[in-house]
Amino acid sequence: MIKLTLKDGSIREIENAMSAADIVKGIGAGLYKAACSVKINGTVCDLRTIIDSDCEFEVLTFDSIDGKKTYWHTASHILAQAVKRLYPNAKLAIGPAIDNGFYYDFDVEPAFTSDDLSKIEAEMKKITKEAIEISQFSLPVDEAVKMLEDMGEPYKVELCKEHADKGEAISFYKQGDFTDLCAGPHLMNTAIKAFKLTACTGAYWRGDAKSKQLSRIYGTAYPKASELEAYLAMVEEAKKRDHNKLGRELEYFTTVDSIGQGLPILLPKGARVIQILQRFVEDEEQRRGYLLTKTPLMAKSDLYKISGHWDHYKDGMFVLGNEETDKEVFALRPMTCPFQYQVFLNRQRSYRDLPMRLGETSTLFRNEESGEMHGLIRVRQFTISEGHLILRPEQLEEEFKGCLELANFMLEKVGLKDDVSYRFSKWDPNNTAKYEGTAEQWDEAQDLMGNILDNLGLDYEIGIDEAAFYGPKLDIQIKNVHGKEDTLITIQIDMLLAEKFGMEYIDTDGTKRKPYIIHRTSLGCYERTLALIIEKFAGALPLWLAPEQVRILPVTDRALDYSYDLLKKLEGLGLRAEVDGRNEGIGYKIRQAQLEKVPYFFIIGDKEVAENTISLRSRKEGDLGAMAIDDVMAKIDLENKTQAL
RNA sequence: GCUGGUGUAGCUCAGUUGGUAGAGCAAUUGAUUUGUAAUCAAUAGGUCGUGGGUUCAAGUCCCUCCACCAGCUCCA
Repeated sequence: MIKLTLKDGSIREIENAMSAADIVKGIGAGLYKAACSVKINGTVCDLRTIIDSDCEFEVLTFDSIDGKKTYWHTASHILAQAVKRLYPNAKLAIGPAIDNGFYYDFDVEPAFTSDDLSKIEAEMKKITKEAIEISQFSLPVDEAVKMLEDMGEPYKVELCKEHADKGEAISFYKQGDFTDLCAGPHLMNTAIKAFKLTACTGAYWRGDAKSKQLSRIYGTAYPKASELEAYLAMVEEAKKRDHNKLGRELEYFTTVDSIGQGLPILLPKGARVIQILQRFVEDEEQRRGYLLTKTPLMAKSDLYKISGHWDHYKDGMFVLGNEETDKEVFALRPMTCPFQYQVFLNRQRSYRDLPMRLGETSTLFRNEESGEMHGLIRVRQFTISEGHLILRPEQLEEEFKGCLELANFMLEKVGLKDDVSYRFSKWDPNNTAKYEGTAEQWDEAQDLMGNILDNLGLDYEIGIDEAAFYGPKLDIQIKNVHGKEDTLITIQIDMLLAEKFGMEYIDTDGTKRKPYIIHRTSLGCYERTLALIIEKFAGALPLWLAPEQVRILPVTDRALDYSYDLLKKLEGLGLRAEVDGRNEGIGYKIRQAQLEKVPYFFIIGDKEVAENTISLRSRKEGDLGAMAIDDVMAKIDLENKTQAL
């Protein structure tokens, strides 16, 4: 008797070893139809898996993440099969399931264009209609390599050889005329119901820019056509929130060809929001014991040679002058660290000076590659809420927690807290050329950070080879409307630069000691944060952040004076307001204010003037009716102050 | 930087097989003084991203560069 513990805790018993597929069939025909794969003792497996001992047994349908991935993985094989049928010379690289579908990379000349996609889709359609049975088999490494060589798949041979060390048999999946090196799991056949190829782009083999660039096709698939349509509609809907579109339409920023890539112009509305955020950050940091600094935007190459930027970051810097011919060469700063350290170095420091928390609203310049720029999210000049904490070693943990607490406080305030994830970014011991310092120093810093994160019980992912060149990072990640992830906030531990700059303090016993340093930002860089706030709220920023908080709309000229009196009252409360005194119909003015996403409008006609009231309208709730002036002012003032506190 | 795509009025877009540019909204002017998402009319606005080439003739075909979009790499 074999005992299966199902997800609901119930036990199911089977006489003999049998396939997961047969077990699922036994549970129910409907469930079998919906099943994509199974989870056995926590591991996602194929429905083909033979169950021969007691285990925890969970059926994965498309409703689960792992079920979706199985479905999409099979869809990627169907894509590859269609491509091999239409373009026999195309070489296969890899084709995994991803968060929202799947892709497959091919080495093919010329690269696929969008025109090819419809042809490939048509071929895929045939394959799904055929509902070809999928089977799995394994071969010893040498036989597998031989077969892949005979198939003319050099990328697969390379992948296969890597598995040789593990001494395991190599797994393949076969569907009709198509066989692929693959660990699975897969569906039982190719009957994918609804799918669409969404894009074709370039992607480097093994993610290495020095390797050959392959042609990648992205797609997605669903068991029902209606689900696919809903997904595609959702993607279209998300694009409407795109800050790069909305931010330009709502006049937060613009770009100008003659100024250059990655150098956006912040228009009055965008500049205002950033000013609000900056003041908020600077005030909050002051409350938390930060000292404000203002350091130069450029320095001689000498400084960067000490810090290591010259060796590790020069390609990313704007260098002014020529090292060969000029006596002095300057560079715009890509980071604040070596500048702000000079504040500490200004005089001899005692343990009494620590922790020294330095904050700066810091403008940085990074010469990003031309294809990397994106709206306000990735630019060449940006202003960051920068800061460095110089610490006695025993202060590290508490101060690190303080930095994280501050970052989370900021995210909560601007409404992005629920959208972030945490990543512990470590160095790669196999890629030491990229980093400063010794393995011992890295292990020490990473152990310290790892312990702090674990003590906090923080739920984080680990990113190998994602560290800064001088130390490990806790990155707070966020996704934009396209699902692309960027770092919003980072907190880093650095023990290397302190040494390079000879930073020391006199300890209680009179000896010199090396401080620990935390690099951190409280709200990231303002351009990027603004972009994500715009996307989060689809341009309808919360009252305290709205560049224009109230618009006063006189119905006729007779209400103009009264309107300007109200404007003064609002300004007296520190609120940002405007009067739309144009000779236009009230409907037109309301429509415009609504489209510009102003939080509140006052509609002021003869009635309000006569009765000393305000007809209040909110962008969210519409007409709120006439109210006493003081009540309206108090309501808006309270909402503004509550949000900004 | 690489792969694919895009570039026509301030914005959103038309523009047939190459035959010297068009609409709506916005803008300006005039009229209208209007009650909760678009008042009416008139006017003006474009070396069709840039530079070159092919052609009797280029928005349309070819090349260069620039910018924008998605992805890769990179990154706050």
